[in-house]
Amino acid sequence: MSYIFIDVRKKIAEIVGQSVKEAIDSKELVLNFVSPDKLFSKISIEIPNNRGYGEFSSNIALISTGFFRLPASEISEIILKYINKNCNLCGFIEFCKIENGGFLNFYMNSTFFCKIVKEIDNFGDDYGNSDFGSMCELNNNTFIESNKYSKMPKKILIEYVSANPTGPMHIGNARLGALGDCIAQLLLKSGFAVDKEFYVNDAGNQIEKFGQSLSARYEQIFDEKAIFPDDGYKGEDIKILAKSFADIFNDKYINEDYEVRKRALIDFSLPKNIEKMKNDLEKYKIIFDNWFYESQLYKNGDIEKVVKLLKENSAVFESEGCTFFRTTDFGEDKNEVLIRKNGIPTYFAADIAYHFNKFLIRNYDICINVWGADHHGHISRMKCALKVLGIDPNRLKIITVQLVNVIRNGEINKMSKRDGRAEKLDRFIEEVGVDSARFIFNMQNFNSKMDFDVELAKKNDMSNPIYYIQYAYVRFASIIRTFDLNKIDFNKLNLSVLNSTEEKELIFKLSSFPYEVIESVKKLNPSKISRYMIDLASLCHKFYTEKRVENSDENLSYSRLLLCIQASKVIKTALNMIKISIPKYM
RNA sequence: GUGCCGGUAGCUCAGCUGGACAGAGCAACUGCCUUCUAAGCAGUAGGUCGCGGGUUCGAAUCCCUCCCGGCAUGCCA
Repeated sequence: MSYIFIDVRKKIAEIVGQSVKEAIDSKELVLNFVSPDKLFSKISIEIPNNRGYGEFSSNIALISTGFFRLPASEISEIILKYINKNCNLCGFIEFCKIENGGFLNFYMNSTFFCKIVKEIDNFGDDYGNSDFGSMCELNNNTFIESNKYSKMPKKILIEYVSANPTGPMHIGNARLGALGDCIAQLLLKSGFAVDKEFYVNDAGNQIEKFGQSLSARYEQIFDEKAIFPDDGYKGEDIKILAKSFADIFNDKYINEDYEVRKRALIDFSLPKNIEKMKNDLEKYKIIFDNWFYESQLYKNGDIEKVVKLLKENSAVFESEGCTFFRTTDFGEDKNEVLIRKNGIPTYFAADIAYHFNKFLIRNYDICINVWGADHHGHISRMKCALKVLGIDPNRLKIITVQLVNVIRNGEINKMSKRDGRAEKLDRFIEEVGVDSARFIFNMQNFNSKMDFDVELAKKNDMSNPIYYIQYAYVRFASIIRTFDLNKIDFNKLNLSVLNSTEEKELIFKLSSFPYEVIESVKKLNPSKISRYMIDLASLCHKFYTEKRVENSDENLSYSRLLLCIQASKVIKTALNMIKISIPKYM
């Protein structure tokens, strides 16, 4: 799979490298006690952020002043001579020139722009798809291109949301969901073998508390004086569940043994909560390939097995009636409890077993976990555990997402799970809409904490860019509607008439889509692709305003029409990728 | 105290593997609808890039001190 944009960028890097090499060989440039490889490794081709400086750019002259002991202007003059000689190695370069004291800027010819318009057509819905997933490796938290091309794409498990099933999902889950889902989509488009998973914490301590809370609320229905535990779940949802249980069983469980009553309430309530989560997420267009139940790890003995494995590696000791993991051996501040005094394994123990299952039972190459920032303290000890189990911790990539506050009428509602006052996901999605929510959450970098203003998200202007993008699509759709496409032979067009600034910039933006997808996936950051969409929409609107499609020149009309068709295809592909709806009218 | 994330225009944020005048949107002001959807386009105004050092030909970007905000630091998950 190859794309003109990506190939040209690579080719230009080769030309620059070749030209520098020739300049050195001819002694016109002399390296100052530096190995040539060090210089060549620094060659990278950028896209000038300011349009009007050509399509591609190299700053090699600026960064090599120290290597050659010459001013950038002189170095660039020398390199340019050789570039001019080598330019014909790429058929798309019109010329290269020096600008702003040493930048070597490459301007593309009309063949380039014509070919791009046709290229999009050839790929159709697959435009932007790549086999990056077979030719990369995870290094320092980002994917980098690798020389090792594997026949099989990397097998990735991405786990996200994994909301606690003891209560309704909240706004924080909405951000994690939007982000995780878009990352998964990016990975799929980039040729990884991706499975999306929700980890259901249906066992352990918090389910015990869930049961205690339910039991207390159930008892309170029949006896107002029944005591509610201090650390119980205080949300209304618990009362409602207890009430519906009582509606069916009445006081049948009041005189039952406490453990029996608790179990009955849990078995009644948990499936209801999980079903509700599935429904809400589905409305949010998130569908998981697998729901993994923590209780499985208890039932099949995986937790015991993993603790035993850690023990065999002398990473475990007993103290004060607990089983500890010796995390201090890895430079942590303190040792972590795996099994409590009461015999119940901690979340940490279960999570080690879960990751053991991901890597060694199900054989994923890479696992990505999307976690709220409040979990970040869990990362390093998790990686310690992987080391002991013989799993390279670099194979686990954890994305921590900063928390979200909701702003209503200028007032902040801080998200907080425990007190039951957190913004609920279902209400939130209903109010701002799926498209807006998904887009806004993916627009901002996940490292920044977010104040989500509900009023702004509902507005139909650029405070909410999704409308801006959809509107660009709708405007082009309305142009396309006015033509009878069956009567036009697009193959016969002379597309070189698409040579205005508006047209060339739009085409160039379209050409970079496959590149942008890969750049986003490398950093596992969809905000890049969201901003690309806004830029693309902006160029569409400019073109729309400045250039009339239907005009007296038939070749020009149809060429512009074809450009509209290709641009709307790319917008559609991009919106589909992040699962945002594509309206025909607005 | 220690660790992680952030501090860029009045507001919300891009830019952060060092490089071309620090960019968008919102809010303010000025133009543009008898022609394919004005949910749009063009323009004006607005900045000690938290403070102070350092490295460099060159720093919002890299390093250090400090200040401010959020999160974590549970036998919660």
